[in-house]
Amino acid sequence: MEPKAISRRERQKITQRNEMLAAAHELFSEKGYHNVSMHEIAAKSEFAIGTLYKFFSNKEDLYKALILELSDRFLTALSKAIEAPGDEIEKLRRYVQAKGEVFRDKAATIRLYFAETRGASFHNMAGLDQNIRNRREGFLERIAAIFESGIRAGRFHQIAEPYILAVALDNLCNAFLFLWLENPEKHSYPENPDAILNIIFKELI
Amino acid sequence: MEPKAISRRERQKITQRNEMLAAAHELFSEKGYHNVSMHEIAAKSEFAIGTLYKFFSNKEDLYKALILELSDRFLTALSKAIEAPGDEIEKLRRYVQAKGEVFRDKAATIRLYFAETRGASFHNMAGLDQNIRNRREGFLERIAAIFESGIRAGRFHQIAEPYILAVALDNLCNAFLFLWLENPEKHSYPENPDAILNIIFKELI
Amino acid sequence: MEPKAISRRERQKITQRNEMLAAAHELFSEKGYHNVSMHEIAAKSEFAIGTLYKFFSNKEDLYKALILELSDRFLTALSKAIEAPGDEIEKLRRYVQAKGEVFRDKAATIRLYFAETRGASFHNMAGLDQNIRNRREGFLERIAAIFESGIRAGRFHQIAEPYILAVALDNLCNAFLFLWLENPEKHSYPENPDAILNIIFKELI
Amino acid sequence: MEPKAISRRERQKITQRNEMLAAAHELFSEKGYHNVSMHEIAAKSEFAIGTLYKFFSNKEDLYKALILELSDRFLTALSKAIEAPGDEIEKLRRYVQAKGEVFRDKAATIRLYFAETRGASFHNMAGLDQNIRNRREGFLERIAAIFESGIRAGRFHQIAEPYILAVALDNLCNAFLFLWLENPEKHSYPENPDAILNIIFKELI
DNA sequence: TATGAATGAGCTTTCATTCAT
DNA sequence: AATGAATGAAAGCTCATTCAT
Repeated sequence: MEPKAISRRERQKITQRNEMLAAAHELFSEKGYHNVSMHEIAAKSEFAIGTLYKFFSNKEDLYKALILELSDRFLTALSKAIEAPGDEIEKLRRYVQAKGEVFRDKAATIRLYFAETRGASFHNMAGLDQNIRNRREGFLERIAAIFESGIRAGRFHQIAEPYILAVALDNLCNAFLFLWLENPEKHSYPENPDAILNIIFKELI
Repeated sequence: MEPKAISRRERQKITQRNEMLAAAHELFSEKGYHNVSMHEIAAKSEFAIGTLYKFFSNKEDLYKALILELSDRFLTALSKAIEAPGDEIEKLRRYVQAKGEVFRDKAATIRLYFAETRGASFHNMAGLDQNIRNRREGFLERIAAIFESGIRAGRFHQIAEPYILAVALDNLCNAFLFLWLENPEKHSYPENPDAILNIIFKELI
Repeated sequence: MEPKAISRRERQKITQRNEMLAAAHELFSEKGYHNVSMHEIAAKSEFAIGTLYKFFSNKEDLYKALILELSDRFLTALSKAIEAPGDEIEKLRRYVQAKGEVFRDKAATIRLYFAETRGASFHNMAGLDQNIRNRREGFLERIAAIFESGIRAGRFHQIAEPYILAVALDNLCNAFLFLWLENPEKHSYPENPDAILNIIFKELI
Repeated sequence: MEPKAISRRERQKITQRNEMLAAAHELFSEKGYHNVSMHEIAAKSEFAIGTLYKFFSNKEDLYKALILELSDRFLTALSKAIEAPGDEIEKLRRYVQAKGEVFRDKAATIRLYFAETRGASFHNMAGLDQNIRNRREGFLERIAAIFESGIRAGRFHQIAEPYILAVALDNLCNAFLFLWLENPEKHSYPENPDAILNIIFKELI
């Protein structure tokens, strides 16, 4: 009985925390860090302001927790895509596809997430910036490893350093995401991953 | 005599405005919109706070003016690069090169500028966003036109829509700028524009 | 059996109460009323916050209880000193000595206690002030009675009203305590009570 | 003309500052540091809260300024009393008298002032405590010098160290002030300074 | 009965903006 | 025309207290 009681409390805590993060997510996505007040988050999540501060020691802390959680969620999904078996091309193809799936229908989240990861955030929050950057770099190195393996296997020509190719591919995906974000009627993230891969893979000239 | 008197006044006004924008540029670049106060800008530009408000009706207005001016300056420089005579490849090569030159030694400005143009700014300033977006779109269409002309001339294979290619090239350049921004010791914007163009031009597989 | 059961409970209650008061004493002595939170007291005394409120209906109440207990303890010790047999001079001598002994090694407590009794506390707590004042007045009247008895017995000249003399002597003792408190290396509460008594007893001119 | 213009502004600034300090004085005297909010002070002094912060960088700063100003005012008045010509007894007599005059009708101020100077304040404000203590010590040394000069001149017997005598006399005065403060109907600060001096001067036994 | 999660009033402080001079 | 003193709404955060478990 006892462990269940504890577990119920812990489960409730996690639920509450998630409700707070969800409210924060919605508000930060819509208005950005500086245009959201702790009172708003409290109101939206239907907790008292003091309760918010029991879970997150300050506004910055709450924001960091949210961004890191988003980062975790996205990188985990993308990791799965490149970890599944297959040759290098299949892996890259799945990666491009996963990127589209992960963010589909999440316009607001893209804005929030990329503001921290690809934008030029001015939040200067101790740790967040470096942490996020390190995660991204680590992930890009895994993409680079796929290019490298493909080059070693003679499957790819070495038209650039593998890490550079990884950066290029990732940015290309982001570019398409932004294209869709800015004008959802006109542009969409390509259904067929090859549309993106071909820009790198196929010869232009 | 009279027109000269007016002209002197007007010239002085423009000088003053520029001093204000220069101070704002420096401060916003360093700390971001929300971490700079109007008083700081007034102090740095050595004007009274009231004078600041004579030139810009509020903080947002000042910020918008600054961003639009930066945008003007950069797009003008890039336009020159693609307007000079030469074939399509030469134009793109000059464009890639110009992008590097325009931002070289301007790390802080990149952060400020891309926060608005490529990042996911949350400033939600009426007009700014759309204005910047339209300018960028207009410019990208001119790059697209170069691709299209190259395709028509049989110089390029049509591996994708010209506008898509333009977006891809532009984002690739930005990706390299960010790479340098994040780690200036390790990465630099390529001296040779072909390093970037090849990613699109040369066949990978 | 029953009364014993009750008695055990009651004894436990008293022990718990004392533990709370001890924790409060330590914290209030160190940081003062306004810089100590009920949570701190709960944590230090290892009780839940709710349990604290079972014993003391609010922070003020807890503080009052503590101060009155300190007052009790000190006045009891001083009372013993003046109740022991002996002539008036012996009694005063023992009083001065007891005052030193009661507070020796209790710098923090002096600060806390005198903040309420001799300082100019601003806590404005209903009852506390008057209660403490009454106790002190009552005690001073007992000192005054010693002076009066000495005067009647012809042992003392009546250089002032007995109550005034009592106030003077008590304050002199306090002054020496503070001297020690402020600069323990330079000053100490006189080992020999006559050093204090002489200021009043011996003629200066 | 110019210096007058400046002087008017400066005069106004000083007036405003004084109004703020007066409001703060009244409120702090009545309720103590922690029971007065900056909004209250702003309201009472009829300034906007922001204006308050233009003059004092924070609440602590305002409080310190007030206490130091009171200290200045009181010590200046007392200094004058002991600086006027006369022998040692006359000086001490004037000092005792001045102490009564300085605080007459200022019950609330006594509370506030002595809370910081003679009480056991827990405010722990960087600098204030030590500053006040040093001032008091310096002043007591000047009183001590009077005693010493009297002893050297053979006018006083040396019944104790001069500094100890100074502390004793000062505390005696304070004791009478408090007596009056606590019970204005029953006690008053002695009209005749000798009533206080005699306690030290006249032999009791 | 003891617990501690939850509450929200109220605090200090900042800063965009106005307007009398 | 230029100034900068004055404003006050609104922010982040704390903590005494309550009450369902």
